[in-house]
Amino acid sequence: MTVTLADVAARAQVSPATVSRVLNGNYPVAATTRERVLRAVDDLDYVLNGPASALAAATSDLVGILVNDIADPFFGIMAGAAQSQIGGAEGAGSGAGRAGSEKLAIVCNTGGSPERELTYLTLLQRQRAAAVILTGGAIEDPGHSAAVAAKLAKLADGGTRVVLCGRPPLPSSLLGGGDGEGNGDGDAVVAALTFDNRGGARRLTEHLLALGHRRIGYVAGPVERTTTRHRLEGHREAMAAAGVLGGGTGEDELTVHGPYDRQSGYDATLELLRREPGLTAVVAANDTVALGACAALRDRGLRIPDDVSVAGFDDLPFSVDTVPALTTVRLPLHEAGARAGRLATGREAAPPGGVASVAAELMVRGSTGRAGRAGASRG
Amino acid sequence: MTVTLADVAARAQVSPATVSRVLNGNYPVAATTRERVLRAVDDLDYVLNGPASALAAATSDLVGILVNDIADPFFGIMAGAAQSQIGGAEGAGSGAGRAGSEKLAIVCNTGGSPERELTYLTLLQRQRAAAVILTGGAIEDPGHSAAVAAKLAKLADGGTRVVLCGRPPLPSSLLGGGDGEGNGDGDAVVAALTFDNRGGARRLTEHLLALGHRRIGYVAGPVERTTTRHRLEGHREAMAAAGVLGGGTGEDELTVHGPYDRQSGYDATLELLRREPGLTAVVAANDTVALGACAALRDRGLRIPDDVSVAGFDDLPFSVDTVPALTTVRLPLHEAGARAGRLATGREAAPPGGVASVAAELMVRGSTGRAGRAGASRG
DNA sequence: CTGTTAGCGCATTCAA
DNA sequence: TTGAATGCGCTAACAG
Repeated sequence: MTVTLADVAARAQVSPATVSRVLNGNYPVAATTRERVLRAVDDLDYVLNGPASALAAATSDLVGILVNDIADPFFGIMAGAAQSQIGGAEGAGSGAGRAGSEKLAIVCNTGGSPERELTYLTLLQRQRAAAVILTGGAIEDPGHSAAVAAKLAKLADGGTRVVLCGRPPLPSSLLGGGDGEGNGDGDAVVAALTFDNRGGARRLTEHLLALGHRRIGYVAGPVERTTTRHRLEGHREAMAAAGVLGGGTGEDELTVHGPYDRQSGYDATLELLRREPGLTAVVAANDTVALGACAALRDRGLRIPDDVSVAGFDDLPFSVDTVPALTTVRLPLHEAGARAGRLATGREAAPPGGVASVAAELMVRGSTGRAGRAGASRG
Repeated sequence: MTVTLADVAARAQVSPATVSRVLNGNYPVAATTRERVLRAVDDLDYVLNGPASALAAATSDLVGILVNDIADPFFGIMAGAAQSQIGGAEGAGSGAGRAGSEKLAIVCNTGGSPERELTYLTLLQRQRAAAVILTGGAIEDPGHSAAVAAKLAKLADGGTRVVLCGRPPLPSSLLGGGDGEGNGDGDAVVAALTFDNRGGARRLTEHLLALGHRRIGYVAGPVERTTTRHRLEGHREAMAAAGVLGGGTGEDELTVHGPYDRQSGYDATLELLRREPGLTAVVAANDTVALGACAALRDRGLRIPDDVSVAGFDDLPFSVDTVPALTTVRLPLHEAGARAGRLATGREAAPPGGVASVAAELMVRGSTGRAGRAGASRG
């Protein structure tokens, strides 16, 4: 029922080997022969059997992109950009249309679950993926980190390229090379694009401090995420440098943790207000959380930024459209994702040392203003 | 270097076939034997070779989810929900952890390009995918529709389940069965979950009409999309029923088309204002576009809803947080996506006739109000 | 319940 | 430049 390479060969009056060669374009084939084969392929409506091909060649054309939350544009933007660099070879190439050695960029949603992350990695390994891109913050549980690192080492050792995008690099012990012969490529197999979360967060809080804010609440992400920790650290660095520590204790009671969603921002802000009614600013772990924070403040009858300033992180597309527009830290998600895609396909050389830092830019907009503008009216 | 099933068999003192059986769990295996095999698998750190397995079994465990724009939460939500029903069998099942016959849900971003849509379908066919889910509106170009339909028919004929989510069903000629022996399953291989875009849009515009609006601008999506057409038709049905036609001509000059993004909403709204300064309401093709519309209105110094009412479609998570909150039409994206996932895995039976309609619910919020509340102040 | 025997469809040696 | 053979790693009949 299903057309195979042999069928094509028969119809084109050539050997299966020749058909394989024209399809892959790796070996010289006479022009007339190629024509004949291509016509047969079209006539028969032949579609290459991926598994068979992958089995014989010991490698597939799959590139996996792991994301923590596919419904979050933060990941969607990076994944889309990466994918555009991977799947989008069409146009200029040699053979037009259906044949080609297209790479299949696929995005896998871990939902932030460590187990699913590992499961996907295994599944990708099982598929003999050509490359794997891990996006966004990593989970900091030691056991999990080790498991992921081991898995990635094994993947890399098996020849699949590993790219980290918006995630800290792996322990250097992995970069040196596996315990076996490893890959022969000159390229580093593991490359990392890190975001300057700490620096961005620091500059954001410095901005608030410069506006005279002192009672600043912080709505952080889930505790075990690197992104969460780095942003929080940047915030605290700025606070400490300004001599504004959270409270008497080392732990800042003006910090509340929660998931990276609007509900968390809403709830956390109410909680912060309860702890410190004199709050003049709220810094959110990301823009989505900031949205929830704004909603909570409005529901409490507080004006932004007159009563309370609000700031986010990421500069997602909607952030410029909030009312007032959100002060935030811009991460070049599209550019980073695209670069990760190129790294994954080997189209771009890995940065020196395998790690490149991506800058974060402070975007000052209407949601932050001077502290105390209307503060007197509140308790 | 790489561990194979045979290695595991050797270490466990059993035949390769037995190892295969415990890994797939399809045949009875003695408990002690299974233990031994599992231990060997762990000891050797064995990972199944997906391609080889797919080749031998003539089917893979890949489920493809096609989306038009992965950076758009509309698709992200559906894809995430679908994926959660497909990849998430962990927990209760038989064998724990790494082995299992997990399905790999993968999302493919077409970027709205017909070519990429076809390419991905071919690639999925090439991978012998277990199922394919197409989400969101289809492109209406006749040639493309035929090509997609043909491709899907071939996929279905090859045993891969096809599910449409938020997209109109295929021509019934495809549902009857292919031109060959086709599949022997009792299930329909092609199922469709359609959104009531037309009805939702009609009710939304009726709501505006009831508020006294007559000069209503419409910011539509790309012309060639089914979603665009259906929503626009619903809008016009309501307008026509109220005796409020766009203008003298049949074509409504108060309609502007553009992509499904904020920029389009912004530009189109300015254009509508130019065409009809007396506009009292703007209906956007979706919430993201509505965001841009709001920005344009504000930039023009118009208040929402006092001067101009604004409405969107989809009810994305951020819509409740805009200021004022956005009146829109809620689509149960999560539920629909989850159902599509179940349909794709065969965990849920196809609806009668292969098609089920998903209801759209009008959500009236603060962005719409009575017409003319402040209209006198404008020219 | 388990071992044996054959391929699945293709990429790649090696010759010619 | 092309054809003939071989095996990739696994599953699926069959027997036993």
